Amino acid sequence: MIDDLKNTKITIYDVASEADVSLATVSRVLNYPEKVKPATRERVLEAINKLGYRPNAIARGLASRKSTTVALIVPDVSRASVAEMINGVIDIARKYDYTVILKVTNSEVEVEDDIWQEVYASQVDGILYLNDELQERNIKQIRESDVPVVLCNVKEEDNLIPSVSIDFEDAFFEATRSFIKKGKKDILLVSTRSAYSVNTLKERGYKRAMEEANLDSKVIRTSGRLVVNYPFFQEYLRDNKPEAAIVVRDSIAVSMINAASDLGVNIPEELEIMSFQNTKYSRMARPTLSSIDNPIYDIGAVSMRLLTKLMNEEPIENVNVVLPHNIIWRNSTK
Amino acid sequence: MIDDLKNTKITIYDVASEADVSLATVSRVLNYPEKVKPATRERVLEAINKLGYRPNAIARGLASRKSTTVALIVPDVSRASVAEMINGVIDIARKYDYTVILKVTNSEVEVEDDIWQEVYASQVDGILYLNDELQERNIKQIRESDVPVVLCNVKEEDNLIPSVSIDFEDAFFEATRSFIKKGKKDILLVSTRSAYSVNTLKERGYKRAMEEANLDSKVIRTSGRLVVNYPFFQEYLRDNKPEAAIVVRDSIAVSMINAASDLGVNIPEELEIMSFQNTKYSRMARPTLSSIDNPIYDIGAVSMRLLTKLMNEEPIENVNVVLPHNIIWRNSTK
DNA sequence: ATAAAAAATGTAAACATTTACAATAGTTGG
DNA sequence: CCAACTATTGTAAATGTTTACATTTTTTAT
Repeated sequence: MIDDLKNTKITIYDVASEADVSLATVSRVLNYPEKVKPATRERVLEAINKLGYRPNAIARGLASRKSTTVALIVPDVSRASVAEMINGVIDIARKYDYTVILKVTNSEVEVEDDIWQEVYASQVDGILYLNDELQERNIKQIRESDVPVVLCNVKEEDNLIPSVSIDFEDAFFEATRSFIKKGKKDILLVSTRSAYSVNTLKERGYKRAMEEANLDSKVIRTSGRLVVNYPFFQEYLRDNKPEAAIVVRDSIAVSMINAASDLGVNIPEELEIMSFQNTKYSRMARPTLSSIDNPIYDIGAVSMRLLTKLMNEEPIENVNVVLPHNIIWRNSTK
Repeated sequence: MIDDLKNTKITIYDVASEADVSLATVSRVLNYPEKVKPATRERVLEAINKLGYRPNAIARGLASRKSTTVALIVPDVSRASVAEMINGVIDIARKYDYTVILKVTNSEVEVEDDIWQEVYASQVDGILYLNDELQERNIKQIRESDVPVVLCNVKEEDNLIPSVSIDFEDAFFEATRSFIKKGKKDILLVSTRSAYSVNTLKERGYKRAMEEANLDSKVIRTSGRLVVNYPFFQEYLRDNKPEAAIVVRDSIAVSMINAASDLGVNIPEELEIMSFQNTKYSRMARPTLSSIDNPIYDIGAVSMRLLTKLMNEEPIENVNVVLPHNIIWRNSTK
């Protein structure tokens, strides 16, 4: 049924007079069908169908003071993990009839401030916020507003804001330990230069495992950008021969694999690499990448579901959801 | 400035009385500042600032019958080319103060019909539609509605609907010819199973070049899914030894490279591969992928710009924009 | 100084719904 | 058959803007 879309200036009044009821009754049929007599309801439904009426979402929003719209704020859509999460969010939003507004910060602070302003002005009912780099000011702001917010794939230490993620620290602790158990001693953590709060957690897990085994931690930092990190790895691996590396993001791990291979370093014989995120990249790389699976689609889906509960003020057991992770072994490890 | 976001129930009336003017004047300051006396304007602006007033976008939309919102309909966010295009769309939308609603069809026809309905009901001012598979019914529907639509990265043959894309046929014609010039004879086109209208154009370009050189066309078809196309290539390449292949999408080309390498087929010595799209994948693959560069970010950006013109009913020279493409030579070709 | 024109501001009617409250119709129990 | 409910429907106010039109103020030209 894709007819009657054209010039659809049909209002609730038209339906009302067609069905010979008042506009309130039409509204009720739409919002509280159980409150109207079945016979009348039928008549109204027929009229709606006949005229191809679709309630104007904007007027509806104004009158009900609800927009059934949520904003999804992300740093960059083209990051594979972000894209996959968006899919999860949108699928669930659709199920609960929410419209999703997409906002991209490009990781620029001023843009981000503007975006928060815009989002509040646009009367969204809730906000999903995905950003590795959670700052004090953001947290403060979120807590002060009365629009519910869910943090996706991030955790803020004090658990003051609802969030959905895995236990990053634990994941990296485990991954590190699995290398230690195999007898590796020279284990590298490859992280990012900017102080993403999530990467701090990952580092903490890594360090805890290393200390527990009385080994020296060694953290190197590079950029997420291919043109920067590939030459960085080329240089690093010329001078250093780590036995194993754990990398905070798939795309960075792919660069490391490629730099190593291009230098003739054998993976996994000479260097084992464990990545984090388990996006498509990890299966496309050669050798295929062992990776800590971060269930990013689920994180998006669960976040959106949690947000619907918050928006409806349903009681919630725990607003800080921790999803399970697990390690996928592929060919970049022995 | 991220103060005063909390409980922001401040309306235009509050600003009006604070500045001691009527609400109409406040509205004018916001929409036609040149129409109000500088002194008054200053006073109103101060009041706005002092109270942290942000016009309610929904009320504004209802009164003005414009939502300054556009819908972006895509098949799947996690496809690298789609994600990159979204970035382009959003950047320009932001510049022109449009809000972007994101809708994902998952390539399911019923979902898509629903989405069109929802989009019209939500009173968007314009629609960006990205879908390889453009169908008759879609075209009809779009033409019948009075909401402007721009097709991104697709072309519909009759040029009845505004669109932004490269010249697919020409791109594939050129790519094929470049192989022919190098003396290749056994040149394969790797396309998809489903009849995407865009792939039809690509095939047409390929065939034209082959016919022109009196060579036999050979088109094979597989799926876009890694789990399907990888084994497909494994089997195909065991039995067939093409000299060169042109592939309609990067991710599929990566699978082909991987299957070939895993079988010990040397690239580019025994098999040269040319891909299409030039996403991140093509630089991450080993060997790096030669690829026809499809300026997908620009396509998103230009599409959004074109849509703003259509929404403002500005005169437009040509509503079917063709962007330049070019071939990036990397290591999967000699 | 004054009439006419232009600029600035105000008043009130849209915009298309939801929803509190009022009114009416229908049902039940005595 | 009537009182007292309950179920159904209608009336009208409210939502927060924009904007056509009316009114007032200022400027310009005589």
